[in-house]
Amino acid sequence: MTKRSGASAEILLGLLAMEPMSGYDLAQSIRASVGHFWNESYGQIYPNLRKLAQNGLVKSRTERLAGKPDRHVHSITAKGRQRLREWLAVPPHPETPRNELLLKVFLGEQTEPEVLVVHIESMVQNERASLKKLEATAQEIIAAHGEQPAAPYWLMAVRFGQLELQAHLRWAEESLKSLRRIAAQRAAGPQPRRRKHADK
Amino acid sequence: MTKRSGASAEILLGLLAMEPMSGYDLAQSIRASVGHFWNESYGQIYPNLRKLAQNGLVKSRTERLAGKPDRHVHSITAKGRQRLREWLAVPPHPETPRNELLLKVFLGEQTEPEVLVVHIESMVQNERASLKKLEATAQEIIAAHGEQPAAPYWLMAVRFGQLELQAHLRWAEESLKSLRRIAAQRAAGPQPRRRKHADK
DNA sequence: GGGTGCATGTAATGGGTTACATGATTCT
DNA sequence: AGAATCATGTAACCCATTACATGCACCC
Repeated sequence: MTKRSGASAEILLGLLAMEPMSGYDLAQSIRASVGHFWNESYGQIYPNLRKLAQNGLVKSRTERLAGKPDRHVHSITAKGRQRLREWLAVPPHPETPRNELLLKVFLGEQTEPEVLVVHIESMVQNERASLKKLEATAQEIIAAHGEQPAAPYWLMAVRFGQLELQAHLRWAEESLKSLRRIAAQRAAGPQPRRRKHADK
Repeated sequence: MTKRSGASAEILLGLLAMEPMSGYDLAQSIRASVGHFWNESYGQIYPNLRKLAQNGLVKSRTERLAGKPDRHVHSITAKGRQRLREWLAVPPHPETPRNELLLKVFLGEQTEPEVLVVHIESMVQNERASLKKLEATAQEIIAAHGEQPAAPYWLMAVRFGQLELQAHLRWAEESLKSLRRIAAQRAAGPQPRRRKHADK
């Protein structure tokens, strides 16, 4: 009955509402602007673009450039804008995204704490890098598009990512501490009873 | 080449490593323990359970109860534990979960700020409730399973959820403030020029 | 008598990624 | 010479959810 999120068509509409673009441009644009919480593959973009055109929500124009392959530039129609506004008003139903790292942490007892330490450390690497990127994009939005009326919305989306990443990093710190404590206890504890003098 | 996350079989293995259960029990257990970052449907559980049995990673025993339908109780085998440990050691590749709410915020310029306010307010409702539930489970883990060696891992997973939800709530507060500011400006601003005396 | 919970499963459907296919141009 | 980028698209596959199907027992 419910059609799942399936907002693959709508994001195309949303970006085309800002400016006309080709399928390729859309892919780039998605990666650059909402890449931290959304991605689309070509396998989604091109078929959806066609469907949107069939329904009269976008219209396409072919740019023939010497040498380069044809560019199919899509622009949103009035009907498309209408549809987009309708979709924006639909309450987003809350999802529970799967988190493989957390699952492994939850099952941590089944392995050595060191395994989790490695996973979390590499997560920290990734997320620190993402955080830096987000801070850069925030600066860029302010500097280059600060006047645009959409800027506050873009900044809100970025800010979400920042706060979330900061929370993750705080968690990682805490967890690494716990895991190292567990690892230390393990190294000392498992012997049934300690002799007075350490051996081996 | 890559097989995606697809940890649907592994989570079953992980829970069966704690205690033998039926498919139905597994569904309950998943909702109760890792429900805040993972879910599985019966359509995943039963077929996967069968596959695991075929590969010798779990073994099943049928409990015939008077009146009630048969229970198929599955328990993990030595081979299954081995497989689980191997999977736990595989680095979880970072995913970018799609966030429909954020997408709508990002495209907020295409609609009225009030629309986003409604969405965010209902998100706040949801997340506040989840946060309360997480706090309760944390207490329960400490009280009822505090001695178990797995408890620290369970608490780490819960803690992740708490920090994330807190971050979301902080973001929501900030964003609602911005949106109300925008809404107020809109109400005042869009008229080309203000007369001295307000009319209408 | 009807709803809810226990209990098991299958089939249909759909959404999305990956891999494949093609081909020119520009940079190294 | 070869890699990367621009550019478009399709087909296969997989993972997952939803809906369907069945049936007993217990509670209100």
